[in-house]
Amino acid sequence: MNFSIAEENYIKNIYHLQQQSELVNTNSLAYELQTKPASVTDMLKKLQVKNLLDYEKYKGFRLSSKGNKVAINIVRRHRLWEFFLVTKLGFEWDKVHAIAEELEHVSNQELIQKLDRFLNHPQTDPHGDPIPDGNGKMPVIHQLSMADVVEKKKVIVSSVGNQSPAILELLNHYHINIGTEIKINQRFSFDGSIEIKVGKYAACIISELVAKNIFVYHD
Amino acid sequence: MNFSIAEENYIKNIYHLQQQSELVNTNSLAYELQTKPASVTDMLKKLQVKNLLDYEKYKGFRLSSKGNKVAINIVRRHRLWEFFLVTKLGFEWDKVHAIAEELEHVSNQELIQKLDRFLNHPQTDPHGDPIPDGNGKMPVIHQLSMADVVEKKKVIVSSVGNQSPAILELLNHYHINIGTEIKINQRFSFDGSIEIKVGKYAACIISELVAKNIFVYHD
DNA sequence: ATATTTTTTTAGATTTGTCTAAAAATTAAT
DNA sequence: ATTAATTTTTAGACAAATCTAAAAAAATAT
Repeated sequence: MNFSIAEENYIKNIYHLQQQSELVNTNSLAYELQTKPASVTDMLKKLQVKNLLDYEKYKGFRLSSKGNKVAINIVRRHRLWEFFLVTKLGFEWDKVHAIAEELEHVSNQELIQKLDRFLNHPQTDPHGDPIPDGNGKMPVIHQLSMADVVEKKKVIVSSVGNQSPAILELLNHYHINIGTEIKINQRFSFDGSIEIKVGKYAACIISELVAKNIFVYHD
Repeated sequence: MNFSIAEENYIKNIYHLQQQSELVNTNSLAYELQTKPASVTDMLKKLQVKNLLDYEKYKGFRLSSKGNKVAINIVRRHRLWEFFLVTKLGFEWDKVHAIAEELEHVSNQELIQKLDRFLNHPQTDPHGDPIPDGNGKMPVIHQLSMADVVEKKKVIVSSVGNQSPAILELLNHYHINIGTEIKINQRFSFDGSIEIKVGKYAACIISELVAKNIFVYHD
């Protein structure tokens, strides 16, 4: 079955909101889609008719299992394109989202299957998020962004989400490389910056932007 | 300036029809777009307001110079994606049109510029059609499909638009390779088949589909 | 040159996705 | 437990792109 771009955007955003809370409400979806609550209600009714949504008036809503499958497929396309844009076309990590947002709506099965093969079945997109496989199965990713690591954890750097000379210069300065062990001391909520300890060097602070670009493993 | 998918499809198809005749008429565009003449008239008015079209009621229409630039950009995107689909993703020559038709509407300048670089600035798409560069300049292509060669011409095979084992088997059978000289004897309009003479071998007939897949140079 | 046919355009309706303003239901507050 | 505030939905309108049916213009044929 085929869905309009508008429908796909609703489905995808409901999916993402569900990662944070079981039930989704009209206002937050409207905010996410940069539209008005009334428009959301209209679309919810259409999605419900197509059996993509479990929805009761005034009670909130969630994707049906069919809706979930559709959503995961969209997420798959989005993340594969992001991976392509960064690794093949040389885009910066942080510039690919908007473009992938358009490419994801080209919904030819064979295209995505062949793209996946061409990219060697990547497990995560350039932001470290897992890419579901053709059956909708999410790979279990041990890698996560340093911005998401809890305090006091020791981690090992696995990859960097941005290949720009600017960030590599910075990482050199901090003595951070692939394989480097880092301890997360403390996170400052004001600006999301983090105090870390790299090997034997004195503790130092990295900005949230840097933290987001460093991917790490931990046990 | 940005255009809707519908607008882009109209512009592109007007462009293609103009390659055959200076002025385009409502019915043929409607046929091309698989829509109704009344819908075409409606859209023509909109395109005229946006200065994309020279249009006089009942007199036919053509793209303005602005419209032409937009069209060439769409053609560029379409052909670059076709090239990508065949050479990188391994699609068959004849399966890529529909997919490129969708991808062409993702109109991010940087995306197309980087895709072009990634593909090494190809001069022609998998059908042998020239790919305009970033400034809208069409490369002069001496290569053309054998289906388009006039009768009695001698040509030299330059490439094959389809890498499938099936066509390669056929070409072997006909003793056709890259560099082979072929004389086009006669074209049969009933089915588009062509009688050709390959080197010293007896004249034989190839189907239109095969002819379309053989690209040749001639003086 | 007039009638016939074909092509093109207008008029008015429809579908999709959106909006504003107002009503209804739910939640929070006193 | 009412009242107040918030959230959600309805009602009605609008823009884009399409359609059908009918009118208008142009091309063709006698």
